[in-house]
Amino acid sequence: LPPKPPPIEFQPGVAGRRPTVDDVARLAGVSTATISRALNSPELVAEATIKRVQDAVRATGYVPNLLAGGLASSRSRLVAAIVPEIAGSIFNPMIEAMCEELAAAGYLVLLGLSGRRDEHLARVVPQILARRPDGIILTAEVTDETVRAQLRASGAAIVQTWDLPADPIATAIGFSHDAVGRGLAEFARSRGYRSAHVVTTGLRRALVRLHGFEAAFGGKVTHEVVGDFATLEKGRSALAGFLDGGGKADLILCSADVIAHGVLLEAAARGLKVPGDLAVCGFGGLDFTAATAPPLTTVAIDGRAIGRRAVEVLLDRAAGRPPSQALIDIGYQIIARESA
Amino acid sequence: LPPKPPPIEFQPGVAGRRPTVDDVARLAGVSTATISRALNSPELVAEATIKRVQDAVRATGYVPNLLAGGLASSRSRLVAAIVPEIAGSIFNPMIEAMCEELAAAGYLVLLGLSGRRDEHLARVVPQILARRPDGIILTAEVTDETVRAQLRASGAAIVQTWDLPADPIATAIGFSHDAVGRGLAEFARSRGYRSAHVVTTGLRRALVRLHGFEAAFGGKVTHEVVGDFATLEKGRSALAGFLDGGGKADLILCSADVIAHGVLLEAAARGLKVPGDLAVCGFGGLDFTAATAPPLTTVAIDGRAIGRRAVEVLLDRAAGRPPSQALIDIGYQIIARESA
DNA sequence: CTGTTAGCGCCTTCAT
DNA sequence: ATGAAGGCGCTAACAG
Repeated sequence: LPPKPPPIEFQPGVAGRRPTVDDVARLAGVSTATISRALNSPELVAEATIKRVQDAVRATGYVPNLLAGGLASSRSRLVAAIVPEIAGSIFNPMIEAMCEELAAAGYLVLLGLSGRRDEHLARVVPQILARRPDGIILTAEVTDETVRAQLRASGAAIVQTWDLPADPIATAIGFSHDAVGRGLAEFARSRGYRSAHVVTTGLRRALVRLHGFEAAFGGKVTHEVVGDFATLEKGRSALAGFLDGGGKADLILCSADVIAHGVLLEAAARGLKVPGDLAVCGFGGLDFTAATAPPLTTVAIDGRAIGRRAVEVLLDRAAGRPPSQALIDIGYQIIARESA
Repeated sequence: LPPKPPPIEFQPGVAGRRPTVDDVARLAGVSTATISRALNSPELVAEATIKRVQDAVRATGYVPNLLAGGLASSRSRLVAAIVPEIAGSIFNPMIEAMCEELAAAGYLVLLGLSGRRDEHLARVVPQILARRPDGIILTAEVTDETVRAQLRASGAAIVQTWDLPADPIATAIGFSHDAVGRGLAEFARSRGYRSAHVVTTGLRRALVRLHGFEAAFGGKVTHEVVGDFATLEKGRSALAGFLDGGGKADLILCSADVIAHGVLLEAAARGLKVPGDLAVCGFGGLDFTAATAPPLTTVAIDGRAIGRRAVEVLLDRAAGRPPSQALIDIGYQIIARESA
């Protein structure tokens, strides 16, 4: 009969060195392979053994080294999120949802900032790939052929988001910016607006929405590009400049909610009634739009849903299941409030 | 005489396998150690050799595996940022600055979300430590002794931010929330305000500011806690409730800029003049505060500076230099605008 | 300045 | 259900 193994006693890390599987294995009286299995595929290990291992893990204060684990298994349990920016970004709810879902699956998020114009993308991608992420979530459109090749060659599961590109690298989860523009045109016409002034950033997707709107609106459309960065201030000064320049329009259509809010504030400062004198519409569906004066009509995008779906796709690929579709349209929702 | 090495020709990755140092070494006609040195400490390698290595790297499409590199060198070149949330968070400029500074030094950011009340901290920290980050930037206050011990035992360089804790784990970069409260009290008195109503989230630091204000103000102070999450809507309804309940105050002091903005909107909706009938003050110094009607008085915190200083400290520690001080006070700035 | 060698800590066949 | 052993790709002495 094998002797009953002795009970496990507390035994802090030896001489400052961090405990390794060997330490845990010795203490639990099993081999290192069993430690690995108990931690990563418990279904292969006897219940009693698992318990011994857990005790030994606690006793040693063992924290697995996933650099080593990832090297050995070719699975880093890392997922990279590449976004243009993080300060005041519309993508943040997506990232937050990603982090939460991934954490539950034992994954961690690597954050890569590509810059508002994706000017750092070519620099960031190799840095990311060097960590061998199992998945990459992109919000950028990748035009550089070198970067596309690196991405494809990486073997990582890739998901593009916030758009439905014509030439996706892999699965894309997003919506058609052209459709949003057309939807807004339809909405504007149904409300009887005949002329519109569009205040937009110069970023590609915003311009695609503008073109969609122009194509479908029918009425008179003017527009102004206010740089790459949406702020309240830009909304205020855009409306001020427009009106002071003799501009006239039924509807001010903005490429971002904060711009629209600025327009609202400038209109109020000038004693203009919204929507009586001027209708205003934003984009993004940020929380604050419900609380402006008047409440802002906007286009809501469910960023958290994009994040959740993206993680689903990545986890599917990690589990060997093939992704369901190449293009997932999560749509958009025009939230009609008082301002338009 | 050694024969002149042959020129390097393009040679894509062998049979789908990702190229490794061995592939590059073979192609460049040097040993793997030289590849490693050329890439990580070029000052130790002859110029001509470096060029050969670079050519071979390009030819093979080699991307270093930093899981392996980190394992071998005990330097992951990863820095973890642990923040409560990322959506609409005041910490984002800090993270952005961190990412930028760190990217320049070859580091990447691991993102850990601890939850608004740090309820996920104990779960997130081990996940982070498993990746053996060289540094950790914390915004949470770490009360759990187990987590503190894990953090200390990790050997990672640790920086706490957005506060100057009484019992720092390591270097702290931030400001005194109590001092902000007192500074605001001083400011309010200097403007002649005799009574104040404070609208605040229930998060610890906001409450510390409230206490500092109460302690130094002298006049009458009432307050209302509006939950953990600052929104425009909460500002609006807080002022509405306060006034409808017969509340009277010279100054409405808000723990976040968006709350203050909501107060501004509600005041405008009720035809109250700001600051004539009611003064309003925010906290955070977000960009939009300059563009509200009227422009919002607020307390600006330089989050990007915190990020930059934090990275300095981490890189110092990585280079073996000892950090300069344990507590770095970056201060705060009251931006007096029209609203108060 | 460069090569040789021995791991870093873990996972994963292959046995048993 | 568990153990033994080789190797994942790279770096860091130590030589030369």
